[in-house]
Amino acid sequence: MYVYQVKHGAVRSYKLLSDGRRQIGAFHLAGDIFGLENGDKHRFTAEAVVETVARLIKRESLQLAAARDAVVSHNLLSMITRNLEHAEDHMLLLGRKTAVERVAAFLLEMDCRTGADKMSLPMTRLDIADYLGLTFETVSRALSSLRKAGVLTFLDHDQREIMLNDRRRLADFDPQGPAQP
Amino acid sequence: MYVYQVKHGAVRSYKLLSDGRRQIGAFHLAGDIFGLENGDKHRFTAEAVVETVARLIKRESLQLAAARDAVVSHNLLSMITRNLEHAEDHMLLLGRKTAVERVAAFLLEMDCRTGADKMSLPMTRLDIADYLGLTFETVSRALSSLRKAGVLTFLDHDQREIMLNDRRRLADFDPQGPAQP
DNA sequence: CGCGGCGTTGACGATGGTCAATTTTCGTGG
DNA sequence: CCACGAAAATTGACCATCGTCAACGCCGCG
Repeated sequence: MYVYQVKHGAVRSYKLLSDGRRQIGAFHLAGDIFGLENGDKHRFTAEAVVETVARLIKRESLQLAAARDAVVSHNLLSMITRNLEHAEDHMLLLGRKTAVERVAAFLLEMDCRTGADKMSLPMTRLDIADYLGLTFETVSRALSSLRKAGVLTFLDHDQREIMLNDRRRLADFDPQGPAQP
Repeated sequence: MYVYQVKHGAVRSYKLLSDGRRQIGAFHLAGDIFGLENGDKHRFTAEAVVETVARLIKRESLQLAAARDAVVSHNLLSMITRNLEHAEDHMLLLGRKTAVERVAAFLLEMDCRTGADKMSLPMTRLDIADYLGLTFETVSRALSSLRKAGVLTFLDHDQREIMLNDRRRLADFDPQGPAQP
């Protein structure tokens, strides 16, 4: 019914299997718009990960605007396309990357989206695990091994604040796709 | 530059990692339109899996038509949305399902898309594996175990022609997502 | 014929999952 | 403010699923 824009905080959207296994499709951070992806039926469940403020937009009014204004309609299309791109990249990660590669890719993604070297990850290890198709123990171990390798540091007393020491070396852990042939 | 519609045959579109690991994002069968997903740069490589005939559409002319005709533009949006839905479901499969569950889900998807009980899979075991995030050996073993369980039968020595004996029982191997809470 | 591609199957091993113990953090209420 | 309990995170030991490596069969094609 609505489309949302995160003002601040973080939101996860996910799917469940009947026995409770969860796959988080995306995290939505400050500025992100979500809820867009739906046709009519909602296909994802969205929950706040931390205290979050979001702006509400009536889907209906958006569709009206899109119907009349080609620019709005174009922006809508390009936002959905971005979602699709993200999903495509994430399929590659889920289908073909190892645990450390996934965690490295995740850190690079978050780093890229938040801007600063010092990141504060709003989500728990379990959330990260369900995003990456791993268990939280494996995520924890991967982070520890990256810390031991010296590419990142946990900042005082809060293992959610992470400092990237060497982005280049971190990127070496994540084999990005080459130019497609 | 172009958008394609498969007349008959089958196409795979995939991404690669630098060391050659491959993730197939989708198979395009007769009737399917693909190449749509792109912004400007192509993000997937597409190859025919078997002898294939496809229709070409100039992207430019499609965009022109979409800009002037709201119906075309709407159809375009809903096709991309379908792609996105598929990618979302596939993330759940890749992140959270076991080998047999993946293969069962794949068979159900193909069955659903081709219509008949008797399916002929145009792609090799390796293609299936790269679609499901597995190895071809694991795919082969999963198929064998489903055959031993009696839910399917190989119809030819080629093992590409498959007969589904019991769709219900096959579906039991694939834990679909419940109504999202 | 023999060779190469595809598929199946077995033996073995590694990556990541499971289970459990421990520590730190944090929220709540005395 | 401190104490307590719950939640989050780390770490270790063990194990299962799936990947790796290898052998083999079956066809099609030169």
